[in-house]
Amino acid sequence: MQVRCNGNVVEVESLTNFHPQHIFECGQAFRWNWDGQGYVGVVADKAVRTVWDGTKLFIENATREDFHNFWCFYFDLETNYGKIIDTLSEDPVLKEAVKYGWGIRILNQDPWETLISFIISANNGIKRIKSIIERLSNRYGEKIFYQDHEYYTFPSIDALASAHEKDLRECGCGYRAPYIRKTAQLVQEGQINLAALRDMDYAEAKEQLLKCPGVGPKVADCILLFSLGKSQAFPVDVWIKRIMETLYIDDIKNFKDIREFAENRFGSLAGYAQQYLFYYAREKKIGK
DNA sequence: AAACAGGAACCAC
DNA sequence: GTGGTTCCTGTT
Repeated sequence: MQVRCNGNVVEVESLTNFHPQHIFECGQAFRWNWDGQGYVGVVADKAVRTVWDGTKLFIENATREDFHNFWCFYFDLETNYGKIIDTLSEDPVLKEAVKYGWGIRILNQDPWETLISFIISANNGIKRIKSIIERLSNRYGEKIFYQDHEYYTFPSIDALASAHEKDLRECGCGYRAPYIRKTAQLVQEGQINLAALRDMDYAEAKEQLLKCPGVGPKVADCILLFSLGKSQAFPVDVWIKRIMETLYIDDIKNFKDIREFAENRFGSLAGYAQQYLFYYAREKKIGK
């Protein structure tokens, strides 16, 4: 991997296992949108565009310092996906799934944004999750500009802690509105310390997250996987349940059985396995 | 226009 | 600790 910088565009060469569509459209992140040339996203306090030309990654509106301090970690570029794929491919089912989800990367997103985003994700589809987050950001975030276009940052902890339930409902949050407000208050009061979760082990961090209203086993696993580097997390949603039923286990009693199965079978690579399986299930429309 | 899709809370047992 | 029911809203 080689990095260059021209003006405000960072150019990353010799990247392998990197496919933007699979990274941005697999349900782990909700603020990236295709604009005809690349994916535009609001991350932290900036709007950026990423363009992939098949061999090189361009990150527009970023500096070399930004890359080393932030983007390299965000895109999980230090992780050797070739090795992960080789290991997972020893499992014949995954060997097939890996082909479809080629180029997936598990992002290291902001835990606060990820926490709220996945509370919203409960009982919702990707399209609706995105539009709710968009409305919340427009209402509670800060206005920023990039190339004469206005964007809004993800709302701060304080902004959502003091939001009124009625206003949150107007953004489309539905019955999750009080969960969002109460979770924001827990974080604000320090009853849950998001900054400390990365250094905890998986079980301990999960226990903390489960204290938040609106966070159950699946949502907690998503937060652990997509923002806290817990690669053993295996979020089980209906898609995963369907594909696991189809490919691995005949008689499943509940979601907990699937998590335990995955833990035993995939271990610390469970989260990566889940991503390949999720993508594969959606592409193949398994169970529909 | 009624049915459906999608996780967590909540309440029985 | 497990099983069934309810919560919202956009889509079909």
